[in-house]
Amino acid sequence: MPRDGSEARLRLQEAALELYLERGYDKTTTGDIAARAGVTERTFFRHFADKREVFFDGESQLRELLTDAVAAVPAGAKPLPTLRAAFHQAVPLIEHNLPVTERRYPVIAATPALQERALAKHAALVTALSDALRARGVAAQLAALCAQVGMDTYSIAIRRWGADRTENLHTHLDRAFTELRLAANALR
Amino acid sequence: MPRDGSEARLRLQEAALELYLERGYDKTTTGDIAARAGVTERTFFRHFADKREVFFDGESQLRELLTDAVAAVPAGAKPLPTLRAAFHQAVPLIEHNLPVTERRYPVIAATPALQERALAKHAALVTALSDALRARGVAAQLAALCAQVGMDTYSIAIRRWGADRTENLHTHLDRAFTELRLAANALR
DNA sequence: TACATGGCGACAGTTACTGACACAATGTGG
DNA sequence: CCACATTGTGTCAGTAACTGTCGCCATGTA
Repeated sequence: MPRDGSEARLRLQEAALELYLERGYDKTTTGDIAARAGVTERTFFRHFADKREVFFDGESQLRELLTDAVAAVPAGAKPLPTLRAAFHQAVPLIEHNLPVTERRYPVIAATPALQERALAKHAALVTALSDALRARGVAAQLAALCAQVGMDTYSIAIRRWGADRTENLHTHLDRAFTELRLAANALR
Repeated sequence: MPRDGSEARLRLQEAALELYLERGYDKTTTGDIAARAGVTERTFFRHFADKREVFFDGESQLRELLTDAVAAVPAGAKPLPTLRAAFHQAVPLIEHNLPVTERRYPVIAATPALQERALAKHAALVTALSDALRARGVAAQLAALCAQVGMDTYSIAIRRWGADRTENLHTHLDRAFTELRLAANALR
C-alpha cells in the first residue's frame, strides 16, 4: 500500500470519467468507480466529498491563475478590462485542458446533477474574482457586479470557442467583450 | 383523503421551511418534514423531486411573468433595455414575495446544497429569458450573453435591495444597470 | 530498532430516493 | 343510483449515497 494516495486519487478520477461516459452518471455507482480504480468505496469518499466532486478537479488551478493575473494587471485599469486581461492570461491553460474538457462535456450535458455542480464551481470563481478586484481597490458592490458579468462573458466565449474552433480563444474573448460593451451602451 | 393534493403540498413546503429554520437543513430528514405535514415520506417524494426542491417554489410564476414581460416590450427595443423593462414589471411580484424570501434567506446562506439549487433556478431563468429574446428576433449568441448578464444585474439589484431597503427596488435596478453600462464602456 | 503517521480495508449504520401494489375518495357515464 | 375510471395516499421492500469507527500495515523518523 503506497503512502502517497495521489495515485489512487488520479485513478479514481479517470475511472469515474470512463464509467460516466460508458454507462452514464446515474447508472454508475461509487462502488463501480472504486472497483475500477482498485480501491474500496470508502477510499473513494476519503478523496472526494461526493459522487459529483470526483468529476471536477483542477478548478483551484484556474482560480489561482486568474486571481494572480488580476493582481498582476497594472494599477489604474478599470475592472472589466482588468478581468478581460486576466482571461487572456488563462488562455494557454484552457487550451491545455481542452482534451479533458471535451471528454467531460457530453457527460455534463447529459446529467443535471453535474450541471448544478458546474454552476457552483462557476460561482466560486466569481467570488474569487470579486475578492481579487476588491484587493485592487474596486468598491465591493462594483466588484461583485463586474466579476459576475465578466465571468459570464468569459464562459460564453469559451462555449463559442468550443463550438467554433476555426478562430482561437483570444478572438472569441475579445468579440464577446465587445458585444458586451455594445449591448450595455444601449442602456440610456 | 382529499382528492386535491395541493393542500398537502403546501403543508409540506411550510413544514420544510419551519424545520430547516429550526434544526437546519442537514439535521432534518424528509421523514421529519412529512410527519409535520401529516403525510408519509412517500407522499413527500410524490410532490417534490428531492429534499431541495421543496424549498423552491413559485419560480415558474416568476419565469412566466418575466417572459411575458419581455414579449410585451415594444418591438425595436435593444436586448438589455428590454430585459430591464421586464425586470421593472416584476417588481410587484418580488415585493409581494419578500416575506417568504426573507424567511428563506438564512437557510440558503447556511446550506451549500440549497445554494447549488438556487444557482440552477437562476440558470433556468437565464435560458428562459434567452429564449424570450430570440423570440423577439435577437440573434442566439447575443441573446444568450444579454440574458445572462441582464439576469445577473437583476439578481445583484435584488441583493442590494435586501441589504438596503431605504430605497425601492426600482431605484436599485436602474442603478445596477447604469453601473453595468459605465463599467462596460471602459472596454475600449 | 522502536515509534509515530497516514492511507487504506472492513463493517455497521443512516438517510435520500424509487418501484410496486393496494386502498379509499372523488368525479363521471349509464 | 350504480359501476367505473381516476387520483392521491399508505405500506413495504429495495437500492445507493454517504458517514463513523476500528484496526492494519506501509512508510518516514529518531
